[in-house]
Amino acid sequence: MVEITKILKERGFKVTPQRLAVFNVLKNTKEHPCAETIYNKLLPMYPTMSLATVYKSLEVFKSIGIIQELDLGEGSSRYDANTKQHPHIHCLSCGRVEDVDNDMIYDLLDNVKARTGYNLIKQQLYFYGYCPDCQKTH
Amino acid sequence: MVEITKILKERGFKVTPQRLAVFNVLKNTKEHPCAETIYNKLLPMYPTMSLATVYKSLEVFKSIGIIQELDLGEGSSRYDANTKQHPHIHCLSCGRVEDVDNDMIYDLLDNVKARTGYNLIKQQLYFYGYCPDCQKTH
DNA sequence: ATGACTGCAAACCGTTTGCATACTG
DNA sequence: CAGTATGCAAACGGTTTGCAGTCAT
Repeated sequence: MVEITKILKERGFKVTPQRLAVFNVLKNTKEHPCAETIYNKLLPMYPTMSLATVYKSLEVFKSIGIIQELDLGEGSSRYDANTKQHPHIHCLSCGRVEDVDNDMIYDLLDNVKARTGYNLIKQQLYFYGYCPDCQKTH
Repeated sequence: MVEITKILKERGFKVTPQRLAVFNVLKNTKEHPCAETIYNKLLPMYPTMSLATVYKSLEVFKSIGIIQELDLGEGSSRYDANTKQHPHIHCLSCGRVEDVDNDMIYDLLDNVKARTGYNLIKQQLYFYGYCPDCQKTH
């Protein structure tokens, strides 16, 4: 809360209740919500909040580098306050998105770099399947 | 050419010049084109082709499982006649998308399976950076 | 002949933009 | 007070859909 305020000020952005609210939703969830989900969460407490403001806030956070955008091919983006690049796994039944430990991909990154000659900037690693919960009910 | 005809017939789809044309573009390129790119390639030879037909054809091919859709977060999907799941690398400067060898990810898949308990169905592994060509010109 | 396919235009949906008003610093 | 941010509504862009006419079988 204090931190985000400081970062916004340093970068010349104004500190508004809307921005703090959007950031806090992301900071306090592990569900990787999309813009609309964030908006719906905020509506009860911020009845004048608009979806456009959510998008604009997310854009500011992305530009500052304090959130990252995930595109799992669902038609809408999800957002993550964890800016460290890490793989995600998406349940094809219940739709949840979970983090996957990062430490198993370092070899892979080295291999890709060596074989392609690209200097890697980032990666998006998405796995799809059925989570343990959904496997039970099938 | 013969093959696609056979597959379409077997599945009860009609074999039309438009479908064959769309599939051939995909079959004969390595550039992972989007729908609009396919459309533009076909327009000279198929002046009445419509973008909707390209999309509808791609949808048929996806449902049959003879192409796959890639979502690199560019706003539009790309398509690949290689249906084997394999990683891709995307140049942030010139925009090209290249294949990455598949054989280096088996360990990763085993690890993800073991650690998450998911039964993996598919994955989308995208790497982003600057290709050797673009690195030279910087 | 009949039922699926094409191609046009309109609808769709997530996201972005323009602009008048409100608020931060 | 100056200038940025909000929030509404309209625009945008890729994709999908409805439908009349056409074509594959």
